[in-house]
Amino acid sequence: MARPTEFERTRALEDAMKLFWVRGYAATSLPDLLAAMGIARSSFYASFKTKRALFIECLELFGDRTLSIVAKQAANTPAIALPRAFFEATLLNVSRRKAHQGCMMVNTVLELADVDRELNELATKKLDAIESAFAQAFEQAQRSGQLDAQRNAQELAGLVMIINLGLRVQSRKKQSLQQLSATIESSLSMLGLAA
Amino acid sequence: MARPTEFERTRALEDAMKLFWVRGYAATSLPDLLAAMGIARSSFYASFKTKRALFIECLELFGDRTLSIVAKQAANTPAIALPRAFFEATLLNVSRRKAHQGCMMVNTVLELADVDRELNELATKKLDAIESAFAQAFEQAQRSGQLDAQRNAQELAGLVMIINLGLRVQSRKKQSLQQLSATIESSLSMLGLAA
DNA sequence: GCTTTTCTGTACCGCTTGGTACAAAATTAT
DNA sequence: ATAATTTTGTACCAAGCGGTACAGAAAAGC
Repeated sequence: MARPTEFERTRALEDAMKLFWVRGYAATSLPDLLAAMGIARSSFYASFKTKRALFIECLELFGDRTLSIVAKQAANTPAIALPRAFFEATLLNVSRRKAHQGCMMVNTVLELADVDRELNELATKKLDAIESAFAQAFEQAQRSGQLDAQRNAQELAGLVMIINLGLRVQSRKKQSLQQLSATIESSLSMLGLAA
Repeated sequence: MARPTEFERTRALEDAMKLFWVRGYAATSLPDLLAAMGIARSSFYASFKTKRALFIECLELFGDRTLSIVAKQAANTPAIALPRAFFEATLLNVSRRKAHQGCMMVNTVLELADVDRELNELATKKLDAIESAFAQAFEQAQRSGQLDAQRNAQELAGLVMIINLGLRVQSRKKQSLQQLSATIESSLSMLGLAA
C-alpha cells in the first residue's frame, strides 16, 4: 500500500477559514493561505481544487458553525434570552481580536455583493437560516407561554437580525469593548428582551 | 497660453465614486476606473496621484454627501421623523439598483477592516459624524419639547445607527423591496419613532 | 503661425496573481 | 526490500495588477 491519505484536511480548512474571515476573499492570496494552512501548493490543489472552491467550503463551515451556536443555545436557554446569549457568545465572551473580525457571512455579503453573485447568494442563504432559527425559537416560546403571543415572531426575528447585522458592522470599526457592550444592552432593551 | 486646465475633474471623481461604491476597492481595477471616468491613464495619474488616493477622495465625497443629506433633512423635518426621512431618502426613494449598493462607508469598513487600517479609520470617522448629527438633532428636539426629554439622545442616535448599519447590510442581500420596506417600518416602531 | 500646456495613446516596467507540471522525498503495507 | 501513493519543493505559466515614460495630438492665447 501507500501513504495513508488526506492529511489533517479539516484542520487546514479551519486555518483557511480563519484567514478568509479576517481578510476577506480578494485580500487573501494563495501564498497567504498556504502559509496559514501549513501545506504545499501541490497538496492544496489536490485537496481543495481552487481558491474559490476553498472559500465556499469555508463559508459553509462558518455558517453551519454559527447556526449550531444558535441551535445549541435555543435548547438550553429560554427564547426570550436567546438574542442576548447569542450576542454574548459571539461578541463579548470572545477575544477582542475575534470580536473585531465580525461575521464572515456579513463580510462576504458586503465585499462580494456586486462582484460574485453566487458567493453573495450563498452567504445570504446562511444568514437567512440563522434568522429562521430565531423565528422558530420565538414561535415555540409563544406556544409554551414564555413569550407574549401578541408579538409577531417572524418580525421579532427580523429585528434581532437587523440589530445583529448592525452589531457586526459596528464591531469591525475601531472602538472600545464598553461601547459595544452598551450598544448591545440598549438594543436588547429596545427589543423588549432586556430582562 | 495653453489648453485650459483640469477637464471635468469633479465629474470624473463622481464616476469613480459610483464604481468604488458598487464594487469596493480591491475588485475595481485601474482599467475599470479609466473606462468609467472616461479619461486616459496619463491624465489619471496627473490629476489623482494613485488609486488609493482617489479612493480616499471618493470616500470623503460620499461621506460629506451623506452627512449633508442628514443635515438638510434635520433642518426641514422634526427630529422625531428624521430617521424615517433618512431611510426613505437613501433606501426607498432611490432606484432598486442604488439601494442595493448600500453605503460606501459601511462597505469599506467591512472590506478593509483588517487590510487597510487607515481607510478603515477614515470610513469609521465619517460614520461617526453621521451618528453625531443624529444625536445633535435629537438633543435640539428635546430642548424644543418635540422629543421626550427622558430619553437619552446619544443612546437613541446609537440605536438609529445600529439599525441603519443593519439595513445597509440587508440591502446588499438579494431581497424584495417590500421586505426592506417592512423591516424599516418595524424598526422605526421599535425605536418608538413610528408616528 | 507660433508657443505653451494639457490631454491621449501606447508601450513598457516589475511584481503579484491563481493555477499547472513534474521530479524527488516521505511514508505506509506487503 | 519493494511497491504504491501522497506529500513537498521548485520551476514555470499566462494574465493581470498598479504605476511610469514619452511622443504626439488637441486646444488655447498671443
